[in-house]
Amino acid sequence: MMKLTQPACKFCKGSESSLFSCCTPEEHEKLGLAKSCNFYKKGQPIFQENSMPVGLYCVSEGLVKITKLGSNGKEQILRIAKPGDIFGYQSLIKNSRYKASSIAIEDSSICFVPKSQFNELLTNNKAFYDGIMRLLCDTIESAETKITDIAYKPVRGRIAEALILLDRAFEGKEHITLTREDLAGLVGTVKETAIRIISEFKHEKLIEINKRSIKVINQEGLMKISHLYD
Amino acid sequence: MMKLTQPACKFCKGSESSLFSCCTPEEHEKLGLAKSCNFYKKGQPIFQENSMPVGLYCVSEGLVKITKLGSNGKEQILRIAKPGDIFGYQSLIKNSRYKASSIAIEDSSICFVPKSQFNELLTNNKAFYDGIMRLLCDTIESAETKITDIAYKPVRGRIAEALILLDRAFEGKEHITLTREDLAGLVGTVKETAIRIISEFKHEKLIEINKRSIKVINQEGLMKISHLYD
DNA sequence: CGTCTGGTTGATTACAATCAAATGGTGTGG
DNA sequence: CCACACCATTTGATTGTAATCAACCAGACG
Repeated sequence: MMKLTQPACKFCKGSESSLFSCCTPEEHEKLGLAKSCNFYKKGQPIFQENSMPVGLYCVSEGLVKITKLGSNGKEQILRIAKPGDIFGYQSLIKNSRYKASSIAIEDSSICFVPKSQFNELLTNNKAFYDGIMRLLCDTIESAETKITDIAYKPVRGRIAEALILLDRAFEGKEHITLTREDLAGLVGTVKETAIRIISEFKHEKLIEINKRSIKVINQEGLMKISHLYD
Repeated sequence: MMKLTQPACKFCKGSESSLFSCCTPEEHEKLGLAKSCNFYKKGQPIFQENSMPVGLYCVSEGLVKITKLGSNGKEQILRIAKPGDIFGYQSLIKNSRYKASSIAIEDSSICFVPKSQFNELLTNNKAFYDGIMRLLCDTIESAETKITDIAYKPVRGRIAEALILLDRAFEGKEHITLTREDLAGLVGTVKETAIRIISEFKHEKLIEINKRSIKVINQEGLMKISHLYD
């Protein structure tokens, strides 16, 4: 981990998609002084299951996976944080140990906001607090959707769905560059099965693959597969 | 649905396990005027996926399942609300349509707190707001655990785990009285599989069954099965 | 007393995990 | 710059778990 001298937090300020967009100029200034922006190499952990949180993280550049170790040692990816997304807030709010780990899956720069700052915003800025509330509810919603999906949707449908979501999340990047293993971890299956299905999709002309990156070329088709049982 | 003249909300007041325990006497009085306590027969829905929330529910007596329809038409039980538990808060906070349904699985009396009251408490009572925050985080935590479980833990382990959790939740009741189908829906499997595994557990003397109700007699053993892959 | 719901058991099928082996790409150090 | 090692990917064969299909039973209730 390396501290950046020149934090490039384009999302922390202006961007309306950011949680911090509701901050006043003064709050931003305070934040700027309190926070630090750090660099993580691909594969490097940001925090680990079972340690105590000391602050909040926000992706400035790169990509981070939030994972939980399954009972058989395999890792389940709960979600992927992209630039502008914050993570590590649940345990911070609960003031309890992390129940998941976070690992950079690309070279990333990640901002760190100390707990005290976070709490200050939470108590003093109604809009910020509303945003966090909403974020928590959104997280619950997508987690519950994921439960239902994993329980009852076949792997093929789950992978189709994941590709659609990733495609949207990666907009502008035009390629999905997750490892097959990470893709498998995201939908709750194993590498080999994921690969087989991806290869099917390629033959069915739903996606294109060059090198390792995947490009969705028929969203409709994937959606049909994903919703097959609706 | 029948309005009760004599609401029996032992949990709404005193009980420290209740979210409402932090309310001042005045707030309780206001709440008492605003809320209503209704009776639902076993099998009766309280709210349905896709409708708009108008308030918050709190189980006074009975048992409620919160369910989501899977893509194949099977129902996934997200959680079970027991006396003192509130439910239906996420969509209320987000001000969006319900993403899940709730159905009484026993004859139940359920309190209803109108949205305006809920919001008033949320803004005026710091302890209440803290409680809701914590509740949201707890919900996320257990949802994420459930994701990992369903993804990687065999059905046998999941049923063992569910029985332990239910046994704890039902403390004082000493019997678990879910239908086999609900138990299956809770762990994400089908009735037949659930029945087979329950019957195995019976033969292994981990549980006892009379009529339909299940009694855990060897928690240790179930835990071992549940954590088999830790 | 028949119907209905919930429970049980058996046989079969199917999906996905595991095991095994080989290939292709990447990066490093000589 | 090449050789080697390592990692991600791919494909095939096999196994195992759990879903599905089917039939039957037991108790509840009008």
